[in-house]
Amino acid sequence: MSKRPVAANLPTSAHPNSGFRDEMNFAEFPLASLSDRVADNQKTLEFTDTIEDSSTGKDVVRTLVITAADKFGLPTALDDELLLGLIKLSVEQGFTDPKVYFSRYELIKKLGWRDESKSYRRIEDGLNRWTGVTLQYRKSWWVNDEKSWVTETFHVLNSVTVYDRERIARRRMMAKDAPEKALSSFVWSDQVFQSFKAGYIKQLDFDFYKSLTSAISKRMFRFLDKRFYNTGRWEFDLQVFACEHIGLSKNYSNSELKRKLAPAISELETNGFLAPLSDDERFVRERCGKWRAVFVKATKKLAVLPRTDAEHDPLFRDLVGRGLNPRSAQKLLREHPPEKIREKVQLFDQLKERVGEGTIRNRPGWLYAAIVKDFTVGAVASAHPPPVVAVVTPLATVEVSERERAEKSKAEAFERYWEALTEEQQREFEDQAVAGASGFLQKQYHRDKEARGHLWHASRQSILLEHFRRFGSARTD
DNA sequence: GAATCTAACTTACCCCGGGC
DNA sequence: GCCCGGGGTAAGTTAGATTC
Repeated sequence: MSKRPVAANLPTSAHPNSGFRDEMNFAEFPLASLSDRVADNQKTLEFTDTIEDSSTGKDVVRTLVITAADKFGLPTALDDELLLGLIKLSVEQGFTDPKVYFSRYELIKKLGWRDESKSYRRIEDGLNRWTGVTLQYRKSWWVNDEKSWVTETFHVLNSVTVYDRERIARRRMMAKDAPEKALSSFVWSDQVFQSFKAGYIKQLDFDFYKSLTSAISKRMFRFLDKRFYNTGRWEFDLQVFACEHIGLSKNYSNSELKRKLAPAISELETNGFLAPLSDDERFVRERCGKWRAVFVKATKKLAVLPRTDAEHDPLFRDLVGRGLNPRSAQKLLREHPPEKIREKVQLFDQLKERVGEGTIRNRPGWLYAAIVKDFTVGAVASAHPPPVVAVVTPLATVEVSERERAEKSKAEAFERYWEALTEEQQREFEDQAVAGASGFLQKQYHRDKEARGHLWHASRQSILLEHFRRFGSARTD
């Protein structure tokens, strides 16, 4: 009898948290209740918003209705996370087949859940729920092949087979030459699998996702991470954002929504995903009972590193004392020998003494690069200091999607256009852009102009880019 | 009437363990 | 490696009271 572990039959990836993807329709509207539980008598969830169809200029009302099977009920936040694990299993199989084989143990490891009975039951319950749940997307399911919002009704999973220990052993005995027959399996519905195949998926930083503590932070991260593809600044009606896109209870008043969102926002700010804004900037009262929520993407999301004892290391203090981000310092300590770090710190201090602080514009960045790129004494002695790099060097290889490239290309085109203008032309362009912006953006632009904080820069960038998209290229011709 | 605050309720999470 | 069990704790929802 084969004693080969079940998980050994599964393909593995180099890093347990690499290869996580999010289906973008699933990121746009919640598929599950944020709560750990859903009332027994609640059988449906409904999420609605209104967007402008760029091709017609008309408003489109998008609705998602989630209907639960009586026996298994509505999905919860944990079922949503399970879905990410199922997508990862499919990614590893290269989306070759809607039927995916897996062991619950392997899935538990991928999801970072504890290896305990509840996790096994949770997976089985979740799979049953996704089989029983019906999703009705009314003008809210994006078909990437057709590039349009369509109406579709479907289940997430068509079928599920979960084997317990006893059945796994029995099936191993029966099918010695086909180990996959002892594995559990599930089958994606046609619509979901087609969406995967059409590439309507995005990379998900699962380490970052898992580092978030609350279901609200996680949901906000998935939704905003998708939305930040287009622009680094978004404003929403508070109730639409919190209730229709994040999934908070619609019974909450505005103040309760703000209170519930506050810890999640704070967590996303602390972890470097959202730019910090004051309460007045974050939540803007339009009129009585009507609030808007503003979110600005932080310039760099901090990589999630495991907690270490690095903080007690004198070298850690040396690096942080010279301006390095604590996380970057931790990473350097993990990845480079102490002698090398000590040497570069000395090099850094010598350079400072010899040529002064003004020579290097970004000193922490220089120190980071000196360690990573192994700058030598010669580099310091030469008249030309080594190249200056950003403080936060990219810590992981990031796959750049087609959409990201397009957005980057637009932004670069704008930068080129802007640089070619005289100061007077820039002022004229900016005045016209502000005049043509929405009332809300105009208000924020003028209100925050003096302070020139994060929000003002983000608002200004949005205004200029939008104006450039509409008229800028015509002006350049 | 809107905004704020408190507490009870339910269930997933966390931490510990064991069996095969 | 894989699957399973129990007890305490934490988090989201809800209802109701209070303040402005």
